[in-house]
Amino acid sequence: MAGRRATINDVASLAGVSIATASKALNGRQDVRDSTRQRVLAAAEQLAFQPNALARGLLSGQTRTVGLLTSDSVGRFGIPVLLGAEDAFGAGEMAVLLCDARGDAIREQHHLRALLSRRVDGLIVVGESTDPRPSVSRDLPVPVVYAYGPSDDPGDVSFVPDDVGGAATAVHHLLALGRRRIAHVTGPEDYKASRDRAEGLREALAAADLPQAGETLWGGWSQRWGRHAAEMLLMAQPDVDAVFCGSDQIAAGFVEAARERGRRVPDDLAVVGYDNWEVLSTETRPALTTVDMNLERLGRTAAQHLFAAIDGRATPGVHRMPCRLVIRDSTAPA
Amino acid sequence: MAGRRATINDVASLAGVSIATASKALNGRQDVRDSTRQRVLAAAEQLAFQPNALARGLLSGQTRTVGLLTSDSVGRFGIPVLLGAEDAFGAGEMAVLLCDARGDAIREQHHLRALLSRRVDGLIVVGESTDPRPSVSRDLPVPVVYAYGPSDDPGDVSFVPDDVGGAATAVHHLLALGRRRIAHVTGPEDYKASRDRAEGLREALAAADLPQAGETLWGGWSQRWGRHAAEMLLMAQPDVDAVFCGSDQIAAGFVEAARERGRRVPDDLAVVGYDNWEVLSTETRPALTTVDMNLERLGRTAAQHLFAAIDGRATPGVHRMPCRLVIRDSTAPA
DNA sequence: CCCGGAAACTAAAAGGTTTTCGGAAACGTA
DNA sequence: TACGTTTCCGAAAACCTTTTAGTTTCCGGG
Repeated sequence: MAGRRATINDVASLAGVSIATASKALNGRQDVRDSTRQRVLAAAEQLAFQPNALARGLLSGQTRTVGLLTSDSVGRFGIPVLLGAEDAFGAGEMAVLLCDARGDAIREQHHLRALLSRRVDGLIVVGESTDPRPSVSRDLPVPVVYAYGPSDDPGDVSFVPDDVGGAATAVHHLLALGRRRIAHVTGPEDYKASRDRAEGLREALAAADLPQAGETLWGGWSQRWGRHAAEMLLMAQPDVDAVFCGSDQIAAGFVEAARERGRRVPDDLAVVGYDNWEVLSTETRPALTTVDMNLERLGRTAAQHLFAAIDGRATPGVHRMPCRLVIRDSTAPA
Repeated sequence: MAGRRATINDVASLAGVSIATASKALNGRQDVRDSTRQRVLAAAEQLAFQPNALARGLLSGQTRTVGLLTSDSVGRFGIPVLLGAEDAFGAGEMAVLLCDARGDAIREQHHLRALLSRRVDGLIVVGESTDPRPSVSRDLPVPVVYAYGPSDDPGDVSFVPDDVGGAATAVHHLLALGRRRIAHVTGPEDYKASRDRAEGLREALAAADLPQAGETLWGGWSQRWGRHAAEMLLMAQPDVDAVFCGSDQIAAGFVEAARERGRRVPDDLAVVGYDNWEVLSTETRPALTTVDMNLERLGRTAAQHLFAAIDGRATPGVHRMPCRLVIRDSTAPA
């Protein structure tokens, strides 16, 4: 804590020049003699002068600040997106104003007003799931980009992981390993993520002209469900040679139960997870082959496109970002 | 996106009053006739007027914004603290400016300048571990509160979990269950968190006049280490009847390996974890009894104290926040 | 010595809001 | 009617910076 902060006025006085000259000297503009510039810089240094971003923003109409609105508590998926965005902004001297609506539409509206009142240059809305969410961009004076959870308005700019493609990649991997009887255990059917991944599996199998081993098993996202599903599946369909799980949690439960039942992973049974949640995927035995949604990159890309939109170069539509297969020890040739 | 934003000037014109009157009407001040106030409010509504927080802040010197500086990537422990802080601020109409220094001192300094330039009213610094970190508060014009990782300057305000007390609580629980041969498996010795928890264990055992079962096993924070430690410990000291683990990851690995070795948890062996990281603590078999550091509350408390400090009522020193034992199925009477 | 042009500098305005202070109108009292 | 009081409203200053549009200074050339 210290006294009143120095203004450019103080700097100018100390350097014995006008405010205008001080401003130019500090901002590296022309029209100021080199000796004068040195005097001003020294004065600024001595007074620990920090230009007031409020005054600057008031004048320029640009705050170099963006709002980051998370619809639900910053969760598992929001974090990497946030990190990526923060990363992209940090490089460009932008700052991030964080707001968490906790799934409450009223609170969201409230935060929205607060952000606009603070004159943010743009907005990133991070969804908690890949299900479309109500658009917030109607008549907003700033550009908005949606990340992870897309807007329900196709005129908005959204970035989502390509779950269909990610699942297909996983299944192609299993097929390439010579697996032919592939089952699917996944999360609740009312999640778009579940449905998309099941869809990707279906497409990949159809392309290979193979049937799916049994019906898709819909359940929860938990390890508990993974264990339970393993028991059911290994009982009902003892001849499956591969399982594609809708999440790493499910896969972790699955390999654990399979192991206890004496199935060797990956020899008897190849298992692929989803999310690449490292605390799980690298710590199971064996470590999980899994699909990484590249969320940090997604966040970074969203941020970069927000920049573009702020500059008037928007790119409307839902952009599907490719996922990446991370191969570990839970898959091997048949 | 829409056209130019309405200013209070536009509102005043539309309502047919001066800006002074408009301001008073909008801010619910006295000295304005009720009918006039209604006219102004209607005009503001019609123009979707949002007061410019920059202009307001420039005048008042208060931005109602705080900076949240995380020393390392917002991680496992930073998130709940952040959430708690965001929660406390949200209620008071404050906003949070998020900066992530990624463990880089240069970047931290850079973010610090940016935050001060934006005239934040205060600062929360979130550490990545409970080890003290360099103070950042020298000659800063705003108050600073440290959360999770304390400042190395005792004159600063810091909030940290009481790991010594948390560990002691865990051990008291084991003692109350009739366990007498208690071992300790924990993380790296160069973490203050490890040392504090070992210290809590030592104190609790000393108070009960009992020796510790074997030396403390220092290792990593991983499940892998938990499994490995279980193998070593159960071989070397087959008669231990309880294990206090320094983290849930270690405990998860430990119970898994113990289970495979035929030890029944909790009957033969009671196990307590630390952190209450729910993805692990509720999904192991059995679910883990563990110590919860109440990080969200810690963040909220830190934020509230920052408020107080902004109002000039600082509370210097390191404040240790109590931990809470969460009893699940991995502990039972001997 | 004067002029033209470039270089270096400054006064003033602009940006949006709040607050202070003074003025005007309305009203009650002598 | 004259005067004091209350109520309501508006002009202007203040917050801090950048930019525009001058103004002064300096120099070389005529």
